[in-house]
Amino acid sequence: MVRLDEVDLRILLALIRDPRIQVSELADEAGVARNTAQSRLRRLQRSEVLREGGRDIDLGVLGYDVLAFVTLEVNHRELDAVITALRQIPNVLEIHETSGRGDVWVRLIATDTHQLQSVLRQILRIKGVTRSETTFALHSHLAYRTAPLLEHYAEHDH
Amino acid sequence: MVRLDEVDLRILLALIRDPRIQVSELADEAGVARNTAQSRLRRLQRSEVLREGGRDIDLGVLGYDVLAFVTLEVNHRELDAVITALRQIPNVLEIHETSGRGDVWVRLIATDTHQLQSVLRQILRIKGVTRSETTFALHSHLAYRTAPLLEHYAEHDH
DNA sequence: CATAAATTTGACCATAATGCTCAAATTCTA
DNA sequence: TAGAATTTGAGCATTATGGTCAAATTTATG
Repeated sequence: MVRLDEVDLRILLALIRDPRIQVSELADEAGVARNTAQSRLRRLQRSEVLREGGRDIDLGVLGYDVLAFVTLEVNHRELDAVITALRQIPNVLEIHETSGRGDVWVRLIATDTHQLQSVLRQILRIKGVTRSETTFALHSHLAYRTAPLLEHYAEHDH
Repeated sequence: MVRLDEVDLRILLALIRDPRIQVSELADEAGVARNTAQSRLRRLQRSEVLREGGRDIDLGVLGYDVLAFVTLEVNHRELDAVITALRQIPNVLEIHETSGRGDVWVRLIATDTHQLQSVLRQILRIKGVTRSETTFALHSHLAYRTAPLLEHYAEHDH
């Protein structure tokens, strides 16, 4: 498992904001010398915290091993408030309103099941949430990817 | 809606592979002059096909408006074959094995419900898939994000 | 089909960024 | 506290960038 210090984090956050940011700007952001930023960046890329393609950061490498999909049943009148509350939780990575019964689908991540339980309790305390169902993602067989669709787009849709 | 030609696609695919690729390399990949690659990149960034600077692609902007989550019930013995078959489908963006009954969770994207139906039929034809349940994502309230978790990581876990 | 509009190209240039080395200073670890 | 690892600043050669421009090419439109 990879551990990050303040400098790594600042570099990662800057890269998320703008993946094409210059190394010299990274150095400024992180408050270190350009040389340092450059070697940190190299190390992050080698350590595979920074994934090749697909989505930005590999959170598994950082110790966030538990991934869960949570479906919430929500009182329609309070939907906006529920969404707002969910967004405040850093462990909530994604929120969609889904068909069915005005349900809400949430992607949750946690370091372990204990932390997950804690987050789930937090969610259930939100006013307007009437029920929840949690599904654990045991193993990822395909990480988010868009390349094949784009290649397909090239050959067909046009 | 944004339309892409061959050059745009090659640039996007190269950026997905390596978001920090140089403009001159992009030009080579796409087989155009550096000047052209540079202006195409600018245009892609302006058009917001490229989200937040370069890493992620906004498929909605390209006309992929239908997002669905599909849960499959799978014959355990044929799980590997099912996964392999699913991966062949470009519209399948993500696959996770989930708890429950050895189920498989799939993120699907399509241009319209008609195309979605076609993909769903394709999935149901896969040997080993015994049942499926589709949930439509009507509206995204929070697109995949990791920054808040990283910031939280900075303040706590260390 | 002809013309206007848009895009691409290659060339050029000044500036900035990069990758590299190195020795000294600093911080971390055992 | 000694040794290891990291950071720093400086310098240097090479490459990338962003910009302009006129000519060539492609695309759109009447």
